Amino acid sequence: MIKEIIHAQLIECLEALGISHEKEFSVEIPNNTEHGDYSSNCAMILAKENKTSPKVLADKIKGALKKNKDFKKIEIAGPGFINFVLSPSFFQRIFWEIRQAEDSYADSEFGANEKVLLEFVSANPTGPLNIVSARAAAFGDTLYRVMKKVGFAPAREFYINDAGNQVDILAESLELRLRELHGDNIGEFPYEAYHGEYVKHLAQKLNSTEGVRVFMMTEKDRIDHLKEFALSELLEMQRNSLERFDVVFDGWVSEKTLRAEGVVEEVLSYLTEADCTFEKDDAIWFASSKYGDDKDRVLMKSDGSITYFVPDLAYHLTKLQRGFTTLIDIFGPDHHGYVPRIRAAFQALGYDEKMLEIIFLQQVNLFESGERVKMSKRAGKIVTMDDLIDEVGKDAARYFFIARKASAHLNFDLELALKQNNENPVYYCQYAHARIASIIKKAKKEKIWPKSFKKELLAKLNKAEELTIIQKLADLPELLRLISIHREPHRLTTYMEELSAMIHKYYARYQIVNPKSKELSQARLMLLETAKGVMAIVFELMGISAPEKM
RNA sequence: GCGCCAGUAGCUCAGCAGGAUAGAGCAGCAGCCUUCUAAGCUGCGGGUCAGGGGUUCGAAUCCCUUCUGGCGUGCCA
Repeated sequence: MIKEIIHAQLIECLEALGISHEKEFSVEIPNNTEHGDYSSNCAMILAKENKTSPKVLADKIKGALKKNKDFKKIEIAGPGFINFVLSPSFFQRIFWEIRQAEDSYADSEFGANEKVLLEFVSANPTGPLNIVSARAAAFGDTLYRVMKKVGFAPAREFYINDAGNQVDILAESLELRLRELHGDNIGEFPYEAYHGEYVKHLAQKLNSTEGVRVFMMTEKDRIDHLKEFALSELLEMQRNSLERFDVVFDGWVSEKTLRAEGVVEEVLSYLTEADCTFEKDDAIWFASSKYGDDKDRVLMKSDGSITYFVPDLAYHLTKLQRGFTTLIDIFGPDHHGYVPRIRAAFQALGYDEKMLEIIFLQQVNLFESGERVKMSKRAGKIVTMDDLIDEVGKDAARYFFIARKASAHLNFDLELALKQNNENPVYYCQYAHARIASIIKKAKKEKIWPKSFKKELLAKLNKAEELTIIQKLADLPELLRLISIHREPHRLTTYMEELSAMIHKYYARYQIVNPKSKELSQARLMLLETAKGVMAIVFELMGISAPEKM
């Protein structure tokens, strides 16, 4: 918000001086504090179009802005930067605005209520959620929360792949385990089947409620029954894990239901009408290579069954039909070969493929004692999302997953992560919040806490540390806008760590509650209370608790 | 082979929407609790931003190229 104010003042000044400003220039917070609180490159950017040198231009601007009381000092430095040191009163004014906004601080209409559909996790319902899904859950949900905060109309959806091959295999695996329970010799458990312990648990559960009745059904009925049982159990399990992670979906869309509604036939007919399908080797193909894919793709296999692609495409079309104008899919890294065919289909059917945006979360590599752990759902070797929550807790897990940008591979050393306690940055941030809470408690006990904070106290906030904190607080609205545009929730953690560091330093350096100087104490309490509120806002966006004590 | 992603401090990673002297946490070393929580603070050491070229006032950031690693390249999902 401060950047915009300075930017606007620069524009106003340029116009008053009759300086052309076609090219975009920026106002930034410099890395080096010696370069002021804010800095603009406008003189360097605009020098060429005004046929003058950056220094001359900067000098003019400086002269014109000199009278402005918001700027304590204006300097020209380096190749033509204009550096601003802001006056405390300016920071104080901004701070008061932040304070007045309370919980709604950083809310905006930036997203203009655009309907955005975020699809994530969408794991096969054939086992417990693993840590890759956990990463997707944390990422997607945090992005959702930020987008909502800045005025988009986002929704979260989970697509359930409850039809097709994998589910058949699941049902077969369950049947084998059930036979095993009854003492049948099933021989070696098939390689393709699901080896996880949870399948045994499912068998036990089914056995205890239904016993041999299952085997009295016809083969077809039995498989259907097992399928349904396993799916509903596993889906419930996944839903529970996500809930423990504070991730709630607005919609769960079932592939099976979509198929039953006839969308498969619909999509096939659309594609046929668009004249981009053909028959070959007894299969029906989509000529996706005409639209930029490497090769053509099968829609209907030679055995008459449908590939994964068709209902998934149908699902994407329903998103559009429901009025979403931006579709964000958050995928694992092993799906990037899949994207060109979806884009191709969008083109073939005449939809704007720009509406479809795919974010790839890179893989999570598990290490144990320095060695890579290869995870496989089939082989039953997985570290589940629940394991993770049990061991490190929801807060640390969520923090850990959003702390890295999507495109970065995530190396996760189990032993290190499980040991992580006070070494984890999440505690550093939460501790800063808890410390403020503790100070406030003390102030109330010492009867220093006022009924309401008077605006006159603002003038006492003039220490460098205090102004830096205000500056950081003022940064949040812009940060959230950037996060929402670039889909980069990881920047929340950087922000939190920086703000927390400022709080800890301030705490270490100054005594906040001091009965001997009540007004100064109150001014500082006012600052910290507001900072605490802003921290709570950010924690909420991250889905992490803001503890009052630790 | 082709495609996608990555390569920044001993480790895990920010910075990539060109800006000034490249940052944080952890690990290492040295200090700070008879004042509000030491899960904290202060200081020190640590870098050929994978290599090479280019673009310009300016490149970790943009372009080209080489190398290295991961993933993908099914009538699986």
